Amino acid sequence: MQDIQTSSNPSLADSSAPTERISSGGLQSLDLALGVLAKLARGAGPMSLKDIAHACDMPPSKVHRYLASFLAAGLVSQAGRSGKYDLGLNALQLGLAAMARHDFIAAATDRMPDLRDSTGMTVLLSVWGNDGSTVIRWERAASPMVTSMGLGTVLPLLTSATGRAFFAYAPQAPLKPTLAVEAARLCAAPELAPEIDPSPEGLVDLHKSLRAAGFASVSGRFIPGLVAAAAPVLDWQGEALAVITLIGTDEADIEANAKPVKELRATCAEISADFSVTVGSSPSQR
Amino acid sequence: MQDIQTSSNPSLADSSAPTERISSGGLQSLDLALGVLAKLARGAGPMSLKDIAHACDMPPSKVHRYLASFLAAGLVSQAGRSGKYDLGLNALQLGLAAMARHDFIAAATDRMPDLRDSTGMTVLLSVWGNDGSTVIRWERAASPMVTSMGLGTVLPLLTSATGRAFFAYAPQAPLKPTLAVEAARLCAAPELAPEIDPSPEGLVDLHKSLRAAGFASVSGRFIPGLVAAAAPVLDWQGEALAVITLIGTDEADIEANAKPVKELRATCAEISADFSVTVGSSPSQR
DNA sequence: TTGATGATTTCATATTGTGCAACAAGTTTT
DNA sequence: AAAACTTGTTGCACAATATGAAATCATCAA
Repeated sequence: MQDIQTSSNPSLADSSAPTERISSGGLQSLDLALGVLAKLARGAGPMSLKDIAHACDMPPSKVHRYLASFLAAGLVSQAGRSGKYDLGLNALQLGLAAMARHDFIAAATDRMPDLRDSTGMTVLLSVWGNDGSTVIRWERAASPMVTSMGLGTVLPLLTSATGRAFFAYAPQAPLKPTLAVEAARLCAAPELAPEIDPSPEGLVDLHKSLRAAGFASVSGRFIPGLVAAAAPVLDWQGEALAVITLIGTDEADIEANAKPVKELRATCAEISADFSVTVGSSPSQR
Repeated sequence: MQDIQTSSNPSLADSSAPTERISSGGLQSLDLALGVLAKLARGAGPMSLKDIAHACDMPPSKVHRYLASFLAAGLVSQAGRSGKYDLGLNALQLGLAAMARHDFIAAATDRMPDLRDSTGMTVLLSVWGNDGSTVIRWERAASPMVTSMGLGTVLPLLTSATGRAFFAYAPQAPLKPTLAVEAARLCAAPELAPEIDPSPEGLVDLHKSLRAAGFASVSGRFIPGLVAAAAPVLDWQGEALAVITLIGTDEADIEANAKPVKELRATCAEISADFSVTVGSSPSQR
């Protein structure tokens, strides 16, 4: 997948001010408009025209015209009384269509219920998005366990099992911004994760040890008593397309030789193998 | 949500030729570009520049510029060797963000595992999209049951339980195109669904009986031996925002007074009640 | 009733989008 | 190996739209 997010182009995630813009090779007004959509998507909820315009540093009349086109396309909706704008159901449709296009998601989704049943643990599927490690699907275990994790949840890179799996196996370039931010924070406040050496040397060591283990695990990170183990789904180049994570309560379950970890890694290996076979050919319709 | 899909505007679903266009009030080039994205989203898989241009009835150079902007925004990706274009991961992100914005989806998603556990049946959540009744989430029951249903699956309006629930409770205007097509097909081949009278009078009767029942059911529709019951999640105006469907194998489970149907309707009533309370106010972050 | 605020539209002007042709890159045919 | 073909990409002259300030419209509060 061609990725120019690292440039100053207005990717859907990057809503920096529209100055010193590198040409996308496309249309300038389309680039600006998609930046508006990105800003709306990044927002916490419905936004007024005025707020969107302010956030995008554009005159309201300009933003209004962009939103009118997005409204017509169904990517955006507008609340009748308040006039506020939000994402529309066609944005959801687009997301579903995109999800359907990535075979590894279907392959992983198919196997997650069995993994949950055989391990008795909650299973997450995450991809690396613009904001970082993003949960796109989960299968909740039957055991009574409270979690506020929802679709779209972004997990930290260095302090979550999921993030660490990406750190170990994902292409490094897209990780750099997030890595820099998190490493700086851990340098400033080492008590947040005393087991991590956020220095460049320490991160190299962490990378090596994660690779050697073939999976990542953390204990008591988000909610005391919860443990997590994560393994990558690799593409034909050995890079992480996605990460599957098991969440449970028994620390013994995330030991390297524990049954759940073995099944997790086997499942990821199966998916990785399936996907490698199809690389280069048109994905079959599922 | 403002919905002008029925006009000739290039909604994300409608990729009709760009002639006799009603102004969206936005930008013409943005409208055209979003039409290209819609065409790509509707496609079965990766498409070449030439094919997209032909499908959109545009010169390749024009389409190429639009795609360049979408590439920069991450909504589209391009395969290195074949040069084919497909939906990118940021389209998926956008969909997840949209999903997070609709509280009824979160409310339904929260309750689906419990409904699956208490009924022992597979649970689907569907919204009405441009192509029709679209599955956006499901919780598969533990019983060994094969289904090819995936995210994005579109169910028929008149011959599926889910579709019938939408038919009974959704605003009628968006249903009309699909209804017309299906009614015509059933008129031409009544053996497809002998229990349905597709005449206008018959459809009025069907509507009334579904409303009276408060839920829809079908038996042996897609896979012989499978039964389904569906009920709507209503908004404050009593219109269907979504439909929840139970799928199982025991015909007794979809009788009006069966426990699963009662729990299905109770769950939908709970969600409908929750959502009604929040109508008009800004949705709280979940 | 008046004033304030935000959304939407008008209009003169600035700026970009367009389509054909040329070019680049890769594949197929001879 | 060379020529021909196909597809993707870019240059450029011209056509057409996008733009932003201001005006207008709609709603709400005092």
